[in-house]
Amino acid sequence: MTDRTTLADVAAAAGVSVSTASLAFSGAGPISAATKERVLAAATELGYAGPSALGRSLRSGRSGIVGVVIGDQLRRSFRDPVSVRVLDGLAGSLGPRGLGVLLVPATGDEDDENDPLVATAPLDAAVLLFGARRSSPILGALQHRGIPVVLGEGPTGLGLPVVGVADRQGTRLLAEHLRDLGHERIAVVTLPLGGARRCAPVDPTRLAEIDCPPAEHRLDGLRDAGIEPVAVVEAAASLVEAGTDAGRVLLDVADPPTAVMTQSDLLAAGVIIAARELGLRVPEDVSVAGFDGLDLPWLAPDVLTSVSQPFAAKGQAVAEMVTAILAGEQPADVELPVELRLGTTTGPPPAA
Amino acid sequence: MTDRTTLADVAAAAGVSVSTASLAFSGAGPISAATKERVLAAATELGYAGPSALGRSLRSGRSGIVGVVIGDQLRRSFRDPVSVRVLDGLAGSLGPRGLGVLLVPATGDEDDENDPLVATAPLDAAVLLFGARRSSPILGALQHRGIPVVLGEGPTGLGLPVVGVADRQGTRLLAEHLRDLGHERIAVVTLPLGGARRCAPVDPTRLAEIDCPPAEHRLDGLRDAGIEPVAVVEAAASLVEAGTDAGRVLLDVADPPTAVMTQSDLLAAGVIIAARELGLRVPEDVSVAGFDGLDLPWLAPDVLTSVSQPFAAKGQAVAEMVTAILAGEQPADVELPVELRLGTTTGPPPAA
DNA sequence: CACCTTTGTCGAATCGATTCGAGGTTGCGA
DNA sequence: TCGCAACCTCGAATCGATTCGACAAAGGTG
Repeated sequence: MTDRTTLADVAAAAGVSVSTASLAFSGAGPISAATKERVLAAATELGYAGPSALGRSLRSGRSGIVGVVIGDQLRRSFRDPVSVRVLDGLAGSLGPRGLGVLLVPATGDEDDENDPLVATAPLDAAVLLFGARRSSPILGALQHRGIPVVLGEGPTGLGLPVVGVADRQGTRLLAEHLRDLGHERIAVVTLPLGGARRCAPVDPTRLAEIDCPPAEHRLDGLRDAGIEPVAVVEAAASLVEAGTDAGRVLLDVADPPTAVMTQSDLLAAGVIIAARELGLRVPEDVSVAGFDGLDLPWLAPDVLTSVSQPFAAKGQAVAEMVTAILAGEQPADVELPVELRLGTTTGPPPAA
Repeated sequence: MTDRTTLADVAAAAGVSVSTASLAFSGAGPISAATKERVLAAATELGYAGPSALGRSLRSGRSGIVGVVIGDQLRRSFRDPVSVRVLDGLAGSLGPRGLGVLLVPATGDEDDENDPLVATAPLDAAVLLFGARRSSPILGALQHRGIPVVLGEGPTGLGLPVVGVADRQGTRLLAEHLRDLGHERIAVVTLPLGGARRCAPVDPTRLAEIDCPPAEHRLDGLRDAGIEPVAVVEAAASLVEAGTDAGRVLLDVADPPTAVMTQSDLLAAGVIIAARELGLRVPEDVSVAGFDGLDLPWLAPDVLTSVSQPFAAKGQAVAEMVTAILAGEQPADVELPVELRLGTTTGPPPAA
């Protein structure tokens, strides 16, 4: 392959100056129809596919690329349908605005700071989706480079715009639902609370260490409903397997709770599996509820009771924030509404 | 915020020329330790975060960005764990090589040709993951721009390097396994074969239209094992719901098959759900096998019999191809090995 | 008919960094 | 002491396109 043809080549072939040729493509500025035609014809002739993005970027200072860091580990987060669906909404909203989504894998190590992508990719802005800790090497590197950052779920107070959902209110509604059904012994499975990942009961010490806003808000919502959980277990990840592990811990005891609220649907599914393993019927022996509102067709014929959050809207809201920032505005935080969705996995507690 | 500081600013502050300052960062060329130190110090002082990618890109002609088009519709493919895991492997392999992955949403419409991303994003190369049809507007646009393309699953003979798996051999092994168990009435659920999506029995007309290499190869593998399926149904997508639909079509008949082979694990899970709905036990009444080797913890305690393909290796192979192409080489097609993995969902046919 | 406005083109500067050849210093050996 | 080599540093060109001001030609008006 020869060198790529450039605007200059086209201009020469059309017998016009480079600046005129540029006008023919960008359309910004006065140009006669005839000339434009001639330039375009020459371009076709030479197989020129339009101005190179590189040159344009350099001039405009914009690359049209938004970096997305999902969670603190890309591979883990990729397996989370919640991230994926929000990412989908984000890419879908950014695309039409001429912005592309660049995946930024993060290992979660300190080493991230020197990640070649984070350090050098031509980013107009960056989005940290989920798992943004209060201080993260990536965040630091990004800010050092002067790249504006938007948070999809994450701590407020960093001076960064955040898109979140009504975690607290949603959890409260769900908790009230269970209370109204008559449940008094309610257990909770939380998302990873930050720091080392493990499946373990949560004690006050651990509670004080929480660095995961959604988990924190959802626990607050529980308290809003006036419910004091009989047990709280932290899951190692938002995965079915982790839910099963947590479920075993909670249910394989002498006096199990009558209801389990989990902080994600995948965890809830895992708990249901653990319950079945232990010979407990859902919801007759134990009620299980999740959070997210994922479609879980494989749970059929059961339908999970959950708090559904608007995935696509979340991605869209983030996209709008990014757009606003690039336009020089300073967007305010957004909290998206959630909806309590009753399924077949919750019911009255066993008569005992 | 003031204008971003540039290399020139740093050079001025350090009292050296721009070229020398550049040397201090790139390290390519002789430079005294003292000078380098001074430049770096000045950079820190000014909060300069290293050379801008834009300038570098322009000069080198490389952006370090690889576009990835997943399937013919990003949102659909995102829901497919297979795509996601391959993408994960790809991003993971490309990252350390300093290459980033840019998501390119495709609607599948003709309109894709004018997608702003496809048309203007500064791509060094592009990867079409799954669902690359023999002729796609995106592929055309990409090639017109002179961007090298690599296929992750897709038709050979386009002159594009392809990474695939041993679909044919894997299916053959699985089919032989079922035959050895004594099955004679075997039905098949295929992936979408191309064109309009629908759940429908496959007749010879449709068979002739297949534009989906994996589906085709897997059907070939069946024939290699000397098996003529009693029924073939095309699924609307590689999703659990679609599998359930197909399962109902196949199993809710007077004389159902004793085994169902599906072309994906998600489809298999759907078929299992359909079987349960119909009161059929798996594998006592009907055996079900998939393809992919996904982890399906929610199928517990069942474990799906399947042909497992190496997701991460696939992504890695694609990454290597991209690297090779960028290095000016012309990589050969790759076919990755698969492994028959026996689970609990296949067994001898019912005594009848 | 002269002058002013409009319209269309062009030249040159610019974006931010890389790279190569030229030139200046220093140091060492003869 | 002179000359040459090694080693740094610097200036300038370059990558590909955009953009602004200048300028010329065409058209309109008094």
